[in-house]
Amino acid sequence: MFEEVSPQFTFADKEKQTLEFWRENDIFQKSMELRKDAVPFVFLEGPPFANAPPGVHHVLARVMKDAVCRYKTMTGHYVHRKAGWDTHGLPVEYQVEKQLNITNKAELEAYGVQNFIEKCKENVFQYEQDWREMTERIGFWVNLDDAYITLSNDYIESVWWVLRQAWDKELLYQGHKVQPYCYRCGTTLASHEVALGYQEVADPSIFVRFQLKDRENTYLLVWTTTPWTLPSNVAVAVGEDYDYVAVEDNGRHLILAKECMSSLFGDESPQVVESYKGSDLRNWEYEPLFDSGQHPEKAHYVVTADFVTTTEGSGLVHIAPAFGQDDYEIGQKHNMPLVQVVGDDGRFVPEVKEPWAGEYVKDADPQIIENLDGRGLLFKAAEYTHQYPFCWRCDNPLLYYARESWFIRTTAIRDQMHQHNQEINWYPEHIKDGRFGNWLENNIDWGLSRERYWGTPLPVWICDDCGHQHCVGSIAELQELGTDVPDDIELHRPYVDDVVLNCDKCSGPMRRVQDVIDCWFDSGCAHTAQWHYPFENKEMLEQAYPADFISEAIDQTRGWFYSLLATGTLLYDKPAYKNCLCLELIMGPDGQKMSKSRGNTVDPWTILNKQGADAMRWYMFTATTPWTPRTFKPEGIDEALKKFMGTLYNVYGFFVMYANLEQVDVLKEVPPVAERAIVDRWILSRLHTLIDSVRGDMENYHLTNAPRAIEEFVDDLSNWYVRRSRDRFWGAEAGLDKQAAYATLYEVLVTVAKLAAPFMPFLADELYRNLVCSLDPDAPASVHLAEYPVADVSLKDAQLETDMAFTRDVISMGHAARNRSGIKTRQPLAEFTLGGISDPEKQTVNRLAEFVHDELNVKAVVFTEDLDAFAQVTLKPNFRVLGPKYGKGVQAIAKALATGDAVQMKAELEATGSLQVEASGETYTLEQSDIDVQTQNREGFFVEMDAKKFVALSTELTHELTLEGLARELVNKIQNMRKDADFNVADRIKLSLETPSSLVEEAFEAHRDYILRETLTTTVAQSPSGNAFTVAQKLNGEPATLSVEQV
RNA sequence: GGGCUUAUAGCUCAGACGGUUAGAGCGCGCGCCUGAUAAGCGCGAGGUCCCUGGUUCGAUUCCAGGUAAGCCCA
Repeated sequence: MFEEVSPQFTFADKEKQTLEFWRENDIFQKSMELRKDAVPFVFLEGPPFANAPPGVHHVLARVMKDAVCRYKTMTGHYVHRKAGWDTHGLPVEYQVEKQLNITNKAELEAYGVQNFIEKCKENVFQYEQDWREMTERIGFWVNLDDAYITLSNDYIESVWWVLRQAWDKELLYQGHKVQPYCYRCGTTLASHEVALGYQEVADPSIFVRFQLKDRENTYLLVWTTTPWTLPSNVAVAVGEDYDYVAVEDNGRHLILAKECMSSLFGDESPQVVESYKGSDLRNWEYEPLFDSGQHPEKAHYVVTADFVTTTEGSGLVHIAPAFGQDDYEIGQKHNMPLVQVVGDDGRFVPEVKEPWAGEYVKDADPQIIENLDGRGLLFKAAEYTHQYPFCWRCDNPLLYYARESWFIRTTAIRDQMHQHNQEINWYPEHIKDGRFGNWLENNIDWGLSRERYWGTPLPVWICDDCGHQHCVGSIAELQELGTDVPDDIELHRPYVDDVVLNCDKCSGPMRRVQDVIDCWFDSGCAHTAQWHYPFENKEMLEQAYPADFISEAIDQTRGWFYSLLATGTLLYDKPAYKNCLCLELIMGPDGQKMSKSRGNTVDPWTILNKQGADAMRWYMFTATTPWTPRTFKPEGIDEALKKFMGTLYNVYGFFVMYANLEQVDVLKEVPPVAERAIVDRWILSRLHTLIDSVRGDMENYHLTNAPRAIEEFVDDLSNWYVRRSRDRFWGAEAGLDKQAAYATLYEVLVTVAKLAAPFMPFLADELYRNLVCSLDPDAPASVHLAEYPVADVSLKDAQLETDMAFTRDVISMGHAARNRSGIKTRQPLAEFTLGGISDPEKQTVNRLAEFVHDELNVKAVVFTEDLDAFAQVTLKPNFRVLGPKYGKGVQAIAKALATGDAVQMKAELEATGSLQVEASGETYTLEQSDIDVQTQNREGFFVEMDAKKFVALSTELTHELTLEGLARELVNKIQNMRKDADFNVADRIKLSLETPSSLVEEAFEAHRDYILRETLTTTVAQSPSGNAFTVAQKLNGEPATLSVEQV
């Protein structure tokens, strides 16, 4: 006996019971233990931050990972699933600062670095519980109790080891580069961080006159959008090959690029007084705009540079080496001074002898403009809208500063990274040579250091006395080189800051560089640091590198996908992962990017509590491919629930209900498939075809096609197999056919449960446990411990599948014709006419005629060749065949066929096997395969047709048919009354019928056995007893009063 | 400004190595079936397959250019 399937339930509640079952029986652990000696499939979890609650996009990523891991486990792999947490970095510091009301580094230092990082540690796990609950609830099997955590000493030690490897290969170096800098956070940002914060802003756009020396009344017209950098100006750059002109403007001569004239002066072209090439202007000196202090190096003259354009501005570019990469390089090249009049706090230094000393640079812009205007140097001021980077955490504009920092020389391993990228399977594929490949090609050295507090400390020590540098690669080495290093030293600031090493060159004191490192480097070492390699688990790394599978959102292209590849290439010269599934973003229900400020976020819990995890998962898998941006529609989840899960559950409920009622032992006397009914063989063929396609899709990480195919199959199962087999399950005589029906549906349901288990782990397990475990105590206790189905080729019958599809198509047209006729399906009809089909198709219909009869309630199927009688015939060329043969002639042939007498041509074609067509002066001989005979509806028949075939119903009713129709009407009414009266399905009843209609009377007598059998009537009473359920009915217009009563 | 991706019914999505009647589900209207149904079936309305040009006998499909959206980069 199976456990009864109650109709009263919610999937969400059931899932909680399944979770309880998994927990109590350690099913997750067992699923791994079971495969301990199997071929490993290495999954690497991208560590999330637990300092914010998880959102739906996290659910997406987690269910994708889960489905792959479950699938691989069921197909016989050992899938270790270590969770991970990302913990370091600016986001955490920023949250803690907000919490403590700290706005700058000075306040932070005053608060105390030690106190601060302790707060960071708390903050990092603020939402860990939420993450745990969500992870468990959605059924993501990952070992959270053995997670790698980037803040742990073990993890940091491994990261240090990685850095030491880079150091030994001379790939870790200190450099000086212009970098985006956030004055509030007090740190430079990596390029991928900068990318997060571009916004469109309006900045001043000003044109300034630079007075030339030695050329009276002549000025360079220089453009800039950052007036605050003008006090640091040291040069003006022009394009060597551009044409420049000096023009007359209000008594002054202005030099600008010829191409910029119209944009600056409009239609009123000023008079050109002289022309130059850019190279002519080289070395011309000009008066500095501001006194920037004394510098020994020569400055304030014109240079040439290839980055100058004339599409914007004036063709003359202001150069301030302290504030731009191009500018910095120009300065280096010409040995110009680095004029830096802005401090780390983003304000002008007090030494500036101008009113804007101490002002924040952007606030100083108007003052500077006013100053220039007052001195008659301002030519034009306007606003300029462009994309400008802001700090992704604190939203303040970034400033480009020349700063010292530490780099990984990734450009040295660019070719290897490129090569390893080629070895990775990307899903979707275009990422490889598209977005990711492009990014690798444009690779620049990785700016690693952050002038911050909460992160993996950069393990570089520098000697106070001789400047010798050393990178420490382990705790042991730290203890060896340092004095009084505690055994339990924590590898964080400020603890490691206190460690002083002895210089092995000069015995001087070595102190640590104060920086911490980019937290992307932390997570990028996950393949190694999760094992505390090489200090532990040496054999694990060998097994687990590279990972077979990772999956994260597309924004990780420049993040984790890159950092893993970079560190992996650096360490092992191998790709870090073999398969990478890139997920796209999730849009809110309004189609806009989900964000709190827009208020279109969806809380996963509202769905998990209401519709449940399976429905949410199923929706995630089937709605769209994971690499397409998706609009998250809660209605879509309802659809998954009702359409797919509901249907499957109903088939399952149907099976259990009748298997129990009829006390069928589905495991005994199972008939061989060859001896089962055709519909059994059909659904089994469909099933095994499905197994192959699902496996194929899963091997290719196509996590959308696989469940979509399952969905389609379940629809066929419910709406064709069960629908056509219903009476075989219920009431039929015990015997081979009944046994076959039960065995078939049982096999199908168990197999579907297994197939769907990776996607819908809860419901699949419930089905499996009730269907399998209740019969076989030795079976695996959960579907997730079972083997994934393998297709049995011998059960696949492609012809049968095609034939059934064709027959269903015919039947569907029959339904349409019935609809048109207005005669309800309960009324049997004599004949169903079918035309326009080939001989093999006729055989198909004959073979499957029982389906046509039953489904359409017709007594006979007849074929006709007489197309004309029912349909309008047209002949069309078979373009696919004729196109290559005749090329241009095809259109002429089409015209000839369309204008000729279709009936006559068709007759000729059938009689002789070919047809001569005159078209644009040529004669073409067409064969039957060259021509499509198409049909169109002719009004006035109850006919339905598609392009080729048609069906027609004869609607004439004989007396016998009328009686049979009435009998079925009676059964229908009685069944509905049973239902209305709340009888049980198996209750036997006493029936009474009172009618003035002799027709009803006759129908009842003629079909008495049938009516009694269908309605489980054991007694027919002359008149109803007092407590019978009585209804006055109309049966096809005939009055009758029916009463039913349980016996 | 550059790269990548996407554009098909009101919505969510399929699809065609280029072939002349482009599909499904949801939603809407009408009808039907049903003692497995959180159902199902049928019919109807609803398409410039984003636009322009090219290649071709034939383009929604291939190519080029554009437009719009998304992501990434500057």
